[in-house]
Amino acid sequence: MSTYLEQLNEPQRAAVLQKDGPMIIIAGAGSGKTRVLTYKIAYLMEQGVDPFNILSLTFTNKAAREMKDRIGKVVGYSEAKNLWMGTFHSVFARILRSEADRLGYPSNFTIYDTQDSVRLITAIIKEMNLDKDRYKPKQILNRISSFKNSLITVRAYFNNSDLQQADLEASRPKTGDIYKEYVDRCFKSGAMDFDDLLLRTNELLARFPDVLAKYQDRFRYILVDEYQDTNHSQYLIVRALADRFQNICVVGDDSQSIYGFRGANIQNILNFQKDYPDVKTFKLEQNYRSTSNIVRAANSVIDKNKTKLDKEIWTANDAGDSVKIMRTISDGEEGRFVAQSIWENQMNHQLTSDQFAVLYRTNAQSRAIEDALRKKDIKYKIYGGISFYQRKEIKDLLSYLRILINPNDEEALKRIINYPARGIGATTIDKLLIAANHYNKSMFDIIKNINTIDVNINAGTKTKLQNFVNMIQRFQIEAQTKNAFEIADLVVKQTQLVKDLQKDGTPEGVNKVENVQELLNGIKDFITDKIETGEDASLTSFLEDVALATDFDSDKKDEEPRVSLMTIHLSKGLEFPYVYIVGLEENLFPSAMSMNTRSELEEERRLFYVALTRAEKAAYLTYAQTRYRWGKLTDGEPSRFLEEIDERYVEYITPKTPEPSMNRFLDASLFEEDTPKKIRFQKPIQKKRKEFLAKKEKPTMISPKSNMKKLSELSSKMNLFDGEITVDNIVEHNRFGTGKVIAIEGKGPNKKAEIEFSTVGKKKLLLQFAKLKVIG
DNA sequence: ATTGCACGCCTTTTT
DNA sequence: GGCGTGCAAT
Repeated sequence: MSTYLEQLNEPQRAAVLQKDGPMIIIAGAGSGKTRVLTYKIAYLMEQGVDPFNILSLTFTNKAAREMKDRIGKVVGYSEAKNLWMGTFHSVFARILRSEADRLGYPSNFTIYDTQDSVRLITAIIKEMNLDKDRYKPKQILNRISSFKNSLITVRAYFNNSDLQQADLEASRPKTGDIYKEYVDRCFKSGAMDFDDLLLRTNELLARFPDVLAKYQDRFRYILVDEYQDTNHSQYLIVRALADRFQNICVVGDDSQSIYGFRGANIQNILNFQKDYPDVKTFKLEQNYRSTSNIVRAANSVIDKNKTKLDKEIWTANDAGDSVKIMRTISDGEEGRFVAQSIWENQMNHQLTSDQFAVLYRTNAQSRAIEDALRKKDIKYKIYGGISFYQRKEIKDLLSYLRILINPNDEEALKRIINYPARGIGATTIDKLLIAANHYNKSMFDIIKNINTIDVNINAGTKTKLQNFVNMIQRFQIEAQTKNAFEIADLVVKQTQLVKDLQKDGTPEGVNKVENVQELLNGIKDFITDKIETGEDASLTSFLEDVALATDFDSDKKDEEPRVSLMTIHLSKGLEFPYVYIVGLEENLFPSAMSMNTRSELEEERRLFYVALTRAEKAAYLTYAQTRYRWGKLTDGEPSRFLEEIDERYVEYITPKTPEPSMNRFLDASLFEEDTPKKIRFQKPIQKKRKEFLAKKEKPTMISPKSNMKKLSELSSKMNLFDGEITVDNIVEHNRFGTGKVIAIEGKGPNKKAEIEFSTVGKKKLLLQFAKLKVIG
C-alpha cells in the first residue's frame, strides 16, 4: 500500500479508496479536502487510470496548478501533466475553442469581461432609445446572466410568459429585446461572455451527440471541487459528461456556499443523492486547521442556520486563544488597531507578514486598512478589487491585441478606434454602427469596405478610417511572424500610446506608463513560461489567460512576505495563522442588501463562517461605531453575528486611544507616530457581552480652537499638514526626489503645488495625495 | 472634435 | 470619497 495512504485518517482514506461510481465528500472547513482530492487522483492513476481520462474542476486556476504539482510529486510530473484541471470557465473555454465551428463561432473568439458586457448593454439601451435609469445596464446584465445560468435562452425567454410578465411588472418590458440584441451582437462580434462559456458548452453537448460522446468517453473520471458553489448551468454540464461512466466525485461543504448571488445553487449538493441513488457519501469532520476555540466559535454561529446538512466539525487541536472582539470608534481607528495588532504579533512571536490576513465584506473597506498598514510600514498585498487588467490603459492596449486576433470584436474596436485620438468621433462611430446593423456585418467589415458602402461619412473621415484599417492589417501581418510580446511592443510604438500617456505629465500618467510597461513584461514572462513548459504561447492563449485569470493566478513568488488583504469571498479555500475580520456591523456584514430573506441572511452567515474558519491560530473581529461610507460619516451597530458566537469562546478588548479623534485631520494617527513601540491596547478585559456591544463611546469634544492649535503644532513637527507648504519651499517627494515649490493654487482638497523637480522637471501635485516633506 | 467641469450614482460579493 | 457620464465651452 502506498505510503501516502497512511497519512490519512479513516474517512479520508475511505474516500480516496472509493474508486468508481458516484460519490460525494462532505468536507468541513480545514478537514484536509485538498489532500484527499490530491491523493484520490494519484490513487486513480496508480490504479491504471490514464490521466487523459481524468477531469478535475477546481475553483481557481491556482488551486489546479498546485494540485497538479502535488500529484506530480506522488506519481511523477510527466504523467500529471496530462490531467485536465482548471476552473469550469477555463476548461470549457478550451473545449469551446476546438469545437467552435459547430456553434458558428470562430475558434479565436473573444471572451468579454463584465466591463465589456456592461458597455455593450449600455450601448444597446441607448440605441433602442430606452431610459437608462429604468433599464440600468448592470441590473440588466445581472438578469441576463441569471437567464443564461438557468439555461433560459432568448427563445426560452419569449416562450415563458411568467418571465415576461415579471419584467413587465418591473416596468422593464423591453428586457427580452435587450437580451436578444445582446446575444446577437456578442455572436456577431465573435465574443462570449463568462456565462456563455457555460451556456454554449451546454448547447454544444446537447445539440451534438457525437461531441457529447467524445467528451463522455474522454472524461471517465470527473472530480468537482467546491460543488456547493456550482450553478445550474455547471451542474448540467457535469451531469451530462458523467452520464456514461458515472464516475463522478463531488466535494463540497454546504456550510461554505457563498455564491448564491451568481446563481450557485446549494440544492446541487443537497440533492446529489437524488440524482445518483447509489451514491456513496463520505464526511470529513475533523478540522486540522484551527484551534478548538475557533472551531467551536464558528460552529456555534453556523448552527443558527436552518438549511444545512447534518455534520459535526470537531478538532483535536489545543484550545488556543479566545476569539477577540474589538470595538473601535471609527473605521480609521479600526485600521490602526489592525495594523498595531499585526505589528505586535510580529514582534512578540517572530512572525513574517504573510502569516496575516485581513478580510472584509466589501472591497471599499480596504482603504482604511491600507492607510494604517502603510503608516506602520507593514507590507501588504490586495487581492481582487479593480484588477490590473481592468485599468483603462491596460484594457486599451489589450483591445488592440484583441482586434488583431478577432477584428469583429466590437467592444475592443469601439475602445481604440479613436484612441489615441485620430479624429474619428462619436458621430462617425454611430453611423458605422447603424450601417453594421443594417448590412448585418461587423463594424470592422463596414470600415474595411467604407468606400463601397453607402454611408453618410465625409471623404476626410473616410481616409482616417482607411488609415486605421491599414494600420490594423499591418499589425495582423506582423503577427504572423512575431510573437505576442513583439507584437504588443510594436503596437505600443506605432500607435504612440505611451507618448499619449506621457504628455499629461501627471503622476497618474507616469503610473499608467509604468502599467503598460508591466503588461509588456507580463507578456514576455508569459511567453517564456509557456515555451519552457511546451504549452501554447500564442497571443490568443495569452488573451484567454488574461480574461479568465483571477488575482491569485498572477501571484508572484520570491517577493517579500506581505499581509494579505481580500474580501471574504476571495479567501475561500485559503488559510492563515492570524486572521482579522473587519467591519462587523449591521448593514455592512450582514450586508444591507442581504437581509430581506432568510436564505440571503443564511448566506451571509455562511460567509462569516468561511471567514472565521480561515484562521489557524488567532481570529480578531472588529467593528467600528462610525464609518465613512459614500464619503459620509455614518453610525454603525455591531453585527448580529458577534452576538451569535457562543460567549465561552470570545473575549472583548478595547483599544486605548491616546486622544479621541476630532476629525480626519486631527486623527489619532498623528499622535501615534512617534510612539509606535508602546503596547497600545489595554490588557484584554472580559466584560459582559451586552454591555460591551451596546456601549457607545462618544469622542470627547475638543474645542475647535485648541484643536487647530494642536493641529498646527503637530504639523509643523511632522511636515504633514499642507498648510505648511509655501512658494520657494524645498520639498521632497518619495518618487520624484527633491524640488522647489514654484506656485500654489486651489484650496481645500484641491490645493495643488507646482514644483520644479531636479529629476523630472515641473509637476503639479495635489497636496492631499502627494506626501510632501518640507526640507528647506 | 476635444477638453473641462459639474453631477449623480455608487458598493455587496466574482468567473 | 471616486469614477463615469453628460453637457457646455472652445
